[in-house]
Amino acid sequence: MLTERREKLLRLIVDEYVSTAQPVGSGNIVDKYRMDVSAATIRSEMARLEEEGLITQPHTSAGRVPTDQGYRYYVEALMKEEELPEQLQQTIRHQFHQAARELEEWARLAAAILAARLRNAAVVTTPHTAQPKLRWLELVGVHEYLALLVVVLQEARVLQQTLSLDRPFTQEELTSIARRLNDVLSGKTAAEMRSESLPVTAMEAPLIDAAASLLEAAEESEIEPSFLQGIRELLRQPEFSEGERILGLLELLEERNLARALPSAGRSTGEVKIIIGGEHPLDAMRACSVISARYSGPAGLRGSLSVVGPTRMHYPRAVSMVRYMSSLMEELLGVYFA
Amino acid sequence: MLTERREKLLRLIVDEYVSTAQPVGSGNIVDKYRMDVSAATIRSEMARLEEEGLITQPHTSAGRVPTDQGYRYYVEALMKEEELPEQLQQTIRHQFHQAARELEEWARLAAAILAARLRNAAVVTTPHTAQPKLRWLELVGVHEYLALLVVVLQEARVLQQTLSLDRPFTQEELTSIARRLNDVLSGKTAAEMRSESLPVTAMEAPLIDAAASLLEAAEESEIEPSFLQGIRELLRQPEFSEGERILGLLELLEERNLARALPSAGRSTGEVKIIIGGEHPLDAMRACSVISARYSGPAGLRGSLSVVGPTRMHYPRAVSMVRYMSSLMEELLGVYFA
DNA sequence: GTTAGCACTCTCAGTGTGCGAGTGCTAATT
DNA sequence: AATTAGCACTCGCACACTGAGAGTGCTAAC
Repeated sequence: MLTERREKLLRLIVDEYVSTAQPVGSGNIVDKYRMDVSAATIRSEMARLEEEGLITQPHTSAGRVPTDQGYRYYVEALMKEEELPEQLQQTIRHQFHQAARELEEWARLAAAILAARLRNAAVVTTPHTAQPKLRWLELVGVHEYLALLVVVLQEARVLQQTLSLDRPFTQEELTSIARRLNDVLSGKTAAEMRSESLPVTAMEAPLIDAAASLLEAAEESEIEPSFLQGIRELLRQPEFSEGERILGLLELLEERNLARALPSAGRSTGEVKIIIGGEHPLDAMRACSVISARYSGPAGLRGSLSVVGPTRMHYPRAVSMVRYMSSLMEELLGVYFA
Repeated sequence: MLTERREKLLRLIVDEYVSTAQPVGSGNIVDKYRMDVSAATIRSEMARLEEEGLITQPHTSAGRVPTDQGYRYYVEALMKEEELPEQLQQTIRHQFHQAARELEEWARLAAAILAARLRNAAVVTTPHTAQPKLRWLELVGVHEYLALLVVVLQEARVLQQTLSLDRPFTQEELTSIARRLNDVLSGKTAAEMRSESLPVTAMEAPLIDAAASLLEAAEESEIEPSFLQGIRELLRQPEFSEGERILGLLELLEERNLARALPSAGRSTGEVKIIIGGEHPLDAMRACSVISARYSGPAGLRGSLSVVGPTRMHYPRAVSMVRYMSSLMEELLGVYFA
């Protein structure tokens, strides 16, 4: 437990470093924040904070920089979460109402807004359920020996798969097959499709298998489909300007590795999870912090929002932004299905 | 028109610079390529090439570097296009056969292969027609007042849109409405849907409008949907390692600006279009070259492949790779619809 | 037309240096 | 006991300098 003054000092150091990206010295603090003590006192207090492992010097004659532990203390105990200005809330709401009324579009927009407002990278997953259920399927012939299996999930998501036909079918035939399958499969999960011994013909078996596979693919993709925005913002940060250091990071974010890069967000809605620098299991993320939250909707629908930035991040703003966006997504989901 | 020796020299300079990223000097050439003339002769020849505007010196006492014009001459007159090794062709084919049999997946894979093999960024658009026609539509209720309009195009593409209902409908009602609309709209383009005075009820009019809008959106997106891969490779190139210079480029590639960044590829299949550095209308692309080609399939289906890299690019390899991939995509499209 | 020789230019890496920011310590003060 | 002024000290950084090396253009001889 720190004394009140040391806490205040730590807060000032974090705030100052976050906004300037320069190590902060004792004189700096006194000048800028009109402390009623001298620089020497600040120095001795800083020495104590350094003993505690909360701040450190990049080199002997430089100012102090928060350590991961320092940020952690700040986030846990010192940070005053900002309320998003009414004005900004309105602007964001407006952007959503102007966008197409599609779940995917909303996720994309949310990622874009987070990235632009926080000047960091952001990832938002589209809402999905852990156990997707089939709402409707359709077979559409697009060519003599080629048909599309179109599957609509109860969560208003559409999946598709190409099927080869072993002989030409008329659309009427396909439609009637689809109708029969609908009667049997509607409302079922992949597991139910596979386990139940349904009365099927040789024709129908592979179709049911294909539909089940599609649903299973939708189950597995904890992270995908998701929208990543703002790599550019990340490159603009001074800590990544060299380019060298960001390569490993890009590898994580550009590829299919998002799931590893962004460990699952907090359990319940409203809870914002913060991972700071070295707390992250992956080395490539050691210079980064991740702020993430879940959002959920009717019928077990869930998604997540994450912001990825340098550890030197404006935490209050990021946390309140992520919190607001997650509540907004929940609200929108509620309205969508109302 | 250059003398034979000067052409050979230009080719050596381009080849050498492309592989080393270092300005190439006269001595360098003599040492490495066992010329039967001395360095002094090379120097005087270089002076002539510089007069012609084909090469230049970054600074007085450095070797020579090709100018955009130099690359252009190289590409037009000197480059021997490589045949892709049989081995590599097999490997790539194998990758496609292992992938899911979906047009989108193929485009994504093509972009990934181009990016990885050429160590540059690559963009591949999914195949699409200029005048998409409706193959099938379906209305699926996902909630009391919420339905999905699912539209399947003749090109095996699936579009969707969320619709609000003004009163609850049963799935049977929706299906029968969809069946009637199918009878009327199947095989039609957006323009035909709008122009023809069809016998419609008040219920059907907005649905037809929605379907037409979806098709129009599919028409407009000359570039989208497309897959961009390999930003990371681009960052690894020494000319972009600073990070500063790549910001403008990222802006073009990450955002919805792809259409501006990649002017339309050559008209006919097999033709590979090359844009070198300053030839590109956009300033941000001045340090880059773009190699692109179209591919086409049955029923007016078309797509394009592009590779974006620094002007210091291995043109023979890039061109032959792009050419091969475009022919492969054509072949796959042909098989897909067979 | 080619080449050897040569003076010249310019970059780059390495080195030295002064400056300034910031520190920790100590002794005096409150 | 906490605070503070004073001070010596450390260290990074920007700057200038320098020598080496790479590469050039020119000239005169072949």
